[in-house]
Order: sequence, then structure tokens, then C-alpha cells
Amino acid sequence: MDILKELNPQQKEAVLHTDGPLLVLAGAGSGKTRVITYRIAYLLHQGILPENILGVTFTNKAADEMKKRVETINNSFSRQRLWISTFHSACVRILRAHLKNPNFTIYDADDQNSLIKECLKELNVSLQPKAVLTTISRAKENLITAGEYTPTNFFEQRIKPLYELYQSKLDENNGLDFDDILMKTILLWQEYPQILELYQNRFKYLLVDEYQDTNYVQYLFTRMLAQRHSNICCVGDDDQSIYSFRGADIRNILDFEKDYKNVKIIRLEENYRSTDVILSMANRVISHNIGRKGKTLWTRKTGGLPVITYVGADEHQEASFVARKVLEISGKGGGGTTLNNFAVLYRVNAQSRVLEEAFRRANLPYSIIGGVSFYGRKEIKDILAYLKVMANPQDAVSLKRIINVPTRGIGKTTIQKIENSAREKGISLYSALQEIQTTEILPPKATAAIKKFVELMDNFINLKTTKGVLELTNEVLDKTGYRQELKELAENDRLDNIKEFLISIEEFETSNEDKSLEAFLVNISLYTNIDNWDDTSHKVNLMTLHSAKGLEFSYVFLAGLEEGILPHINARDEVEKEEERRLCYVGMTRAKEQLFLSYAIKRRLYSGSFGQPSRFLLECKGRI
DNA sequence: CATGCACAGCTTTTT
DNA sequence: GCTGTGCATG
Repeated sequence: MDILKELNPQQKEAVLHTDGPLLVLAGAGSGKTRVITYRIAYLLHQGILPENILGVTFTNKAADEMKKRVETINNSFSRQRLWISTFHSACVRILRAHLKNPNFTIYDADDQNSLIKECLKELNVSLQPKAVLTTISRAKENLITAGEYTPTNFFEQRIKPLYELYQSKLDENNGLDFDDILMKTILLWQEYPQILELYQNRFKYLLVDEYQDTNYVQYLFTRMLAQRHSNICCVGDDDQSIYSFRGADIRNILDFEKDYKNVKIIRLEENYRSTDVILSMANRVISHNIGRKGKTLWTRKTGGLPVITYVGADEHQEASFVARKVLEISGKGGGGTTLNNFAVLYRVNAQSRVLEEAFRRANLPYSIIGGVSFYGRKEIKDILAYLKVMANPQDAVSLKRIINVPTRGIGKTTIQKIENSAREKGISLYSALQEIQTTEILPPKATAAIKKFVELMDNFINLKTTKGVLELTNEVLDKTGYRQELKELAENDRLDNIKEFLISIEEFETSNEDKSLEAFLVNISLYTNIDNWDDTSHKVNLMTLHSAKGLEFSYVFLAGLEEGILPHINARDEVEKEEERRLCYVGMTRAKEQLFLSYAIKRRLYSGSFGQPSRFLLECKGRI
């Protein structure tokens, strides 16, 4: 097979070792994606059926890219039958196939927030919604249901009833939060072993990307599937584990040898990305971490441009320096390097503002990756809420979001009354709205408004059977007066966003087999802002260190290398400090040609003051 | 029911 | 120091 010639000995070994558990410790830029894609292509070449392979990644972008790359190597298989997807979309697919009520709504962070606020109010508890949600999420990540949750301290005692109420509300709404998607899949398998068996038999070959970032449920997912055939290949880098705050457990990769018998471990240590100068600096920083699997990256690219350290008097100077350097390098020789080859990486989103100002002053186009996502915009969420109610009228969170948007005379007290009556009767909020015409607990004006709203929604729901998503959405925009209102208020940005949203629907309809409203909503819910990032437009990329993982750029700036920012002030113990160090390492290893490190002596951020150079700077240079 | 003001709260966030 | 949220007012 010709393709094997394009691999180095270790990569080749990883591709050829198809049977039995395999752990590939792939350093930054060592051709990890190449190994996974070639491995899949090789399996197919060996006559393994596409439906017998499952590849799991963390982002849709990674999954899409992988699928594309497999296709370029080997085009003679049915792409429909090959599953390369994120953990979440794989689980949604499984749940939709086996759950009694498969038209569930996926609740995002916003929806979760509204729901938990309701719970806090109802139970008259004053805790931060975020803290409660994090605790619940952590429980679900560890497969602990509301019923099983056993408090061990006062805080958890207060959480328990909240978790129970929150979960019962989710169930009533037929809604699943992101953690439910994973947890319920495992619970399904535990309850119905024959369903698990079905998938064990189907997926004879498993590939797991970014294994260092898996949490307990994700680990279980792979473990349970692999139990039968043990053909599992996990690829990861313990030095790039940066999501422990989301429940990622570095032990999954460190204990791989204990979990499986006859484990083969292959290290990919040749780096094809960075120059020797950059790499040795990154190596020096990460070597300060203990508890690593241990590996040393090397490169054939000897020498290279020097790493530049800049000390600014304040954050504005630092930002000007970055903009100046970008101008200088990109302008060199009248053409130089295009702007998409530059990235500015920072620890916290709040740092982006000063940088943006500097780029605007310098007339340099930039794009921010992350921050508020497109689908997180109010107008998009409003329209989506209409579509969600159509797909699942039980979804009271979405229903309450749009019941008075645009305003149609259904106020807070009215909603409260109907909610109460719904609870008394034990029916959904939407059913209560439908029944309202025959009761007289409401003033005639409110009753009329509700009647009109229900008529509108019922009409939409009827249209669902005959019209596609695009037509439905246009119908919503027109019949609700939403578009009209935005026009009257001259909200042009929002109108543009809606136009873009309509375009994304068209794209969905042309590129997907299942064009149903339900499929569209799943698609949207599981998409994130990094997924539709256009890395070819000529703009400087601004993003957090977290968002930068998996990406590479010719020129990389690490801004704000100060004690308190990186490592972050909240990273208190040594374990957390090590994760900050890995974050720094991830940032450094993004650079292909040149790396710039900067910090400011004085910085205004959250009214705090920083200014001490980061310990990581000292560690990599030995001096400042 | 929309508007305005005070006030909390602020790390990262693949889904 | 800034921004989004929640409550009170008109």
C-alpha cells in the first residue's frame, strides 16, 4: 500500500497495529491526525467494513476534517456507514434510535441557566446558578443521577433537591442537557445490555482522539464499546490536557495500561511543525511538570528565528507591540505573510479588547475566535426557540422564551397563572395554553392574546409536515412580525445575522441526508463557534489558549505572560499550576516559524494589578 | 409592559 | 473597571 510510504516508522507502526489495544502518545505537531486518518484508510483497505469503524473526536471540525482526509486517501467506501463524529453526536444518534421519546430538545448553557434559576426560585435557595450547574454537571459526568446523589457536606445537601427538581423539569420538558446526552447513553446500555451488544458488534474498531481530555462518562463510553473486541486505539498527549475543569481526567490516559490487557504504546516524538528554537523552549517549560508519561519532541528544522520577549509598560503598549510586529512581518517585501498566518493567544477573553483596539488603530483586519457564538445571539436564539417548540411542544424553556417575543400582550403574571394551572392539572405548559380558552381565570384581553398565540403556533406545527426548515423559518419571521420589528427598529446587525442564519439553513438542507427539523436542531445544538471558523480569510486570529489547541500558525504571540494571568490567579495548588503550564506549552507549540512572548508591567484588568513576569517565562529562558 | 438604574460578579468552556 | 442582569418605576 503506497500510503504507508508517507509515514515515519512510529506512525507506520501505529497504523499497522490494528488489533488489540493501542495507545499513541502523540506530541504536539507529530502527525496525530495523520495517524488516525491513515489508520482508518488502512482498515478499509484491509477489507474492514466502514460500519465496523467508529472514530470519536471532541469537535465537529476535527470530525469533518478527519472524514475529508480519509476520503482523499481512500474513496471507495460508503461514507454514510462510517461513523466519525463527536462523542455527543454519536450518543445523540444512539439515543434517537432507542429512546422512547426520541424528539428531545438539547438544552444549551443558556437554557440550563433559565431552568436552574426557576429551581432556585421555587425552592427558595440562594446559590449562584453557575455553581449549582457545575456541581450537577460534575455529578452527571461521573454517572451519578439525581436519585443516587448523596451529599457529603452542607453545600451538597443544598444541591440535592435542586438537582432533583432540575432533572424532573428536564424530563417534563423532554429536554436533555449536554451531560445527559452522554450519561443517558451509558444508562441505556446498562439497562439494556442487548443494545450495548448491538454496538459492540457493530464497532469492531474504535479510534479515540484527544484521549487526555476524556471525562469519566466518555471513558466509560469507549471502554464499554471496546470490551468485546478490544480493538481500541486511543491517541492523545498528556502534556496537552487542559480541560480538567470540564471533568477531563488525565488518569484515563495515564492508566490506559491498567485498563486494557496487552497494551501497545507508541510514542510520536518527531515534530513536523516548529523550529528547533521554538521546540526546545517549549520542551524546557513542560519539563517542569511532574506526573507525565514523559517524551521529548525533536525536529529536523534546526535553528530558526529567535523567540522574542517583549516587556510593555502597560497592556496598551503590549498590544501596540503585537500589532506593530504583525504589520512589520506581513508587510515585508510587499506581500510577505498573509494575516491568517498570525495568531495572538491569551489566557482570558477579557484581554482581547485592548488587542482589538490596537489592531483597529493599525488598520489590521482581525477575527476573534470564541467569545459569544453565532448561535448564542439573541435573535438567533429567539428564532431557534420557535423551531424548538415546533419540534417539541413540551419544551417549556423555549416556549417561555418566545411566548411574548415579539411582545403580544402576554405578561409575567399571565404566564405565572398558566404555569400554576398546568402544574395542578399535571399537563405541559403548551397544553395548558391550548386549554385556556375554556377557563376564566384570566382577563379577557390575556385570553384573547393567548388564543391568538396558540393559533399561530398550532399553524406552525401543522406546516412542519409539509414544509422544509428554511420555509418554516421564513414563515416564523413573517407571521410573528419578528422581521418587521427589526426592520422598524433598524436593527441592521441583527437582520444581517438572521440572513446569515437563513444561509446556514440552506447549507444544511443541501448537505444533509436527513433534512427534518429535528435533525437540523440537533445539528445546531452540537455546533460551536470553532466549527465554522474560516481559517483562510486574511485576518489575524485572536483567541484563548484553550481555543488554540489543535491549530498551528506561522507566527504566534503569547500575550499577558504575567503571574496572575498565566498561571491564572485562581490556579492555586500545584496540580492546577501544572495545567496552566500545559496551557503555556500548548500555546508555544502552535508556532511554526516564530514565537513572541510578552507581558506588561502594569495592567488594568478587573481593577486588579499584575505585573510580575510569569514563572513560565523564567522557566523557559532561565532569565528575563 | 417597557425603560432605567443599581449592583453583583468576573478563568478557561471541545459539547 | 466594565458588562450583563434584576428589580423598581412610570
